[in-house]
Amino acid sequence: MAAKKSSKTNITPQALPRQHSFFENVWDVVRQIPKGRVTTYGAIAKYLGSGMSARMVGWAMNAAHVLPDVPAQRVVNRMGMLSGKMHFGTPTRMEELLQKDGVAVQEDVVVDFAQRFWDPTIELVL
DNA sequence: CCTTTGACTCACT
DNA sequence: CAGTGAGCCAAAG
Repeated sequence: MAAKKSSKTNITPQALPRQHSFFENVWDVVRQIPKGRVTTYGAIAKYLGSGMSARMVGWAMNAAHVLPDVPAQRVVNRMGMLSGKMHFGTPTRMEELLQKDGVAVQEDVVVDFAQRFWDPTIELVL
């Protein structure tokens, strides 16, 4: 074993996500969000046990763009606002996807957000 | 290698 | 009651 490659280019962060990364954990939770439900960055961060590193969840979403099974549109900020809508290619893409899921969005904010709020720390308490 | 940003949140003033 | 600041961890420049 001692054969260590000097090159660090053994992984492409764009197409090969690691399994033990903080990001993978986030994606795993997001994938379990039921249709018609939404969650927040803080809720996911808390579920991960990292305190409130909600910012990292946002970063994970940025990398999640390469994953087809990660409905990042279901992840909104604490106010239920589509803060990341501008990162979907088009400023209305996130809104359209949410409405397609049965989630009403008005003025970039999820309607009845508190009612549609899906908390991983409660739903995934198992 | 070190610095700055980043799709956030909570707390204090 | 509202606004500003600091905290958080990681990746990109």
